[in-house]
Amino acid sequence: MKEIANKAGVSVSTVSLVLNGRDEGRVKSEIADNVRAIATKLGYRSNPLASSLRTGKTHILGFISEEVATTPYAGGMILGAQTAASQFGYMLITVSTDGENSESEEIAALKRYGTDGFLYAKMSNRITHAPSSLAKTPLVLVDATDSLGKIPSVEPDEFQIGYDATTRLVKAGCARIAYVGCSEPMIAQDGRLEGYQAALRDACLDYDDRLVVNVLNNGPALTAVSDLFDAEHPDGFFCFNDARAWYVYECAARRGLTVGKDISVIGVDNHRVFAETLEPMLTTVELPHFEMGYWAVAKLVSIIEGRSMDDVSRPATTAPLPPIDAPIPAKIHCTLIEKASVK
Amino acid sequence: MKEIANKAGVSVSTVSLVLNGRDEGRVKSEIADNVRAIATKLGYRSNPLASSLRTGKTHILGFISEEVATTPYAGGMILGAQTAASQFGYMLITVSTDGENSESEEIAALKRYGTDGFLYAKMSNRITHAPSSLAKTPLVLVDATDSLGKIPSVEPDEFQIGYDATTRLVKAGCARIAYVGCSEPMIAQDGRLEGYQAALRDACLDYDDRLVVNVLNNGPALTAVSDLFDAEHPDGFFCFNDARAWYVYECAARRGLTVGKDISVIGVDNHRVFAETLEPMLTTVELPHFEMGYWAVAKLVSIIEGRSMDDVSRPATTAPLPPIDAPIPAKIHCTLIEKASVK
DNA sequence: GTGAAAGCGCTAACAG
DNA sequence: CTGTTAGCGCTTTCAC
Repeated sequence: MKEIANKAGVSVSTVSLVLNGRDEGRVKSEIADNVRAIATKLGYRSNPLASSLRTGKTHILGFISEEVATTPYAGGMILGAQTAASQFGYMLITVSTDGENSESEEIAALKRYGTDGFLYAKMSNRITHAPSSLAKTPLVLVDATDSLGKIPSVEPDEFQIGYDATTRLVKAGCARIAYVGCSEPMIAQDGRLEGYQAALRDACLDYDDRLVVNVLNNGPALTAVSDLFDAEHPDGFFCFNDARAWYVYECAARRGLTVGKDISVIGVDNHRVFAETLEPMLTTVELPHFEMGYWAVAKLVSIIEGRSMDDVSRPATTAPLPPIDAPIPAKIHCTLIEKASVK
Repeated sequence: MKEIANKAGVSVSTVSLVLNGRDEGRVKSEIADNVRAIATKLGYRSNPLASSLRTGKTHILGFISEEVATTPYAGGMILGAQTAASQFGYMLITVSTDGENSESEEIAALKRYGTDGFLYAKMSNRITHAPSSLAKTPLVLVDATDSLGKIPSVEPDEFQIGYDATTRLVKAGCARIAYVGCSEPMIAQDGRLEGYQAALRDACLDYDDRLVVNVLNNGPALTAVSDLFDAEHPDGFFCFNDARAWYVYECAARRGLTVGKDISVIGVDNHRVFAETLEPMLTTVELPHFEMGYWAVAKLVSIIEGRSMDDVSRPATTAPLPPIDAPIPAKIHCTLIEKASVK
């Protein structure tokens, strides 16, 4: 910077002003242009550390997630977050906290590096109590719902997922549509079940709770789905996730039924691997992980910089996205991507 | 720091010396102790940015991976890397580069933040040509093999994986052991096939290439495995990964065969989701992702700081780990974890 | 043994 | 409109 000040015959302060775009009406435009030209010629890159030291702003965002280690699709969220971050001139530091203990440590470490704000992400939408150490910093929850409803969050529209998936099965000609849900209490579970019921209602089909089975995994899950097959003979299955869809596949295979012909299956893709392996047999609903990550960062940046971000170009997506300065907590809708015909 | 210098009645330089452990024979021990006491009482935390500005060392490591977004188990590696990083007093910045284009940009961004060194990770061991922009910085490859054999790397022992898995099937009483491999050229594929062959040889079983089928995925993979079933009637399967094991499951289910009774299946766990869903039916070999991440960082730190790290405590692991200053490229072995009996 | 002073690269008052 | 100056918090010679 000193070097370019020399070459341009101005002082470093002028260079600083120009390079930070704060030269409007302060520096003669021709000299500003000259400075910029020399800067690019010299391949000047600002030293973010030095400016951080002075300004207190690091342009570093902390992305905290408990479960990066265990879920495959956290990656999409991170990628979206990273895309937005680099677009807005920020750097993303991702920390996966294994248990409760390491979490506060990691947060402390990040804070010492002067993180401007935090993303706090969950692997599936649930009521979340953000760590108190994050209370005083800009914070956005991702795929999580604040227990107090005060912290901005970006979440999928679970009701819509259930509604869209069920409607899709109806349109495929299914009359006895089962819901293979999750037996753990989750926002997603409730929302999707409601969506399922609403879709049935709108299709003038009766809701029958014998067609709903909530399972966990492994043997018991397989048994439960197996029983459902034998007792109710459903012709369509809306599955909480692709792992649960697998149980349906397994049961169908054992009975000589072909998915896509004898029965229809649609599942929410949580694992990618299943969806890829079963493709093109399984129709999946994809959660907008990338978009959630992207919008969470966009929102966070808007909070940090105290400005609306209408001028920012948006990521390519089929999801209906709200304006970035939508009321808090902001929600985004979910994309329904059809990977293959179901019947 | 100024504050604690005041309270202790010494100058900031003294405080700096003490807090950096560089007081040996320079600062009177009682005054040093006093400084340390005051520092902890005040809850002093050094400002890493400020010291970086002076020293040029940021204690930031860049973890570059193309595929964090698509693989579930990258998380284990990242977690291991993060664990080691925080243990050694470093911060890890993970960037997932989507395509080639963003990679150099992300690297440039990291470098501007003064990254001390880089980890370059792949999702599966393959010959890798590290980006030239990384040539001048400390660099360690993770789950990848340098095309020139010059860059240190941490890799699983693929031969051992094939050998151990096959031996396990032999011990379970299998006589016709199939290998369901990968039709893409990969280091892992070759190594595992050799291990498979060596294990058969040691068990006095003939190698028969009709029992080897290399597949990709989806329908063609399922068909190939199906043909293998009908033509060769294997009683044991060593699968390249758990996704490929699924094809065996599907074929078995269609034929009324029960895994763990009629046939034995062992697969390398690449996806976690499958392993969890099929548990306790599938016996899996787990790749030492955590350990790879951990050791890669340990190695990188030893390069950066120019010292051997024998004194560092090691992570709990069942894998035989080499000393951290082992000849380059360092290799680590793989853990064979038995999740359930196979027969 | 300890302190004073310079400076890492940059920004922001405040003069001019 | 532009330059001078004074730091951000820390490390590191170099005197004392």
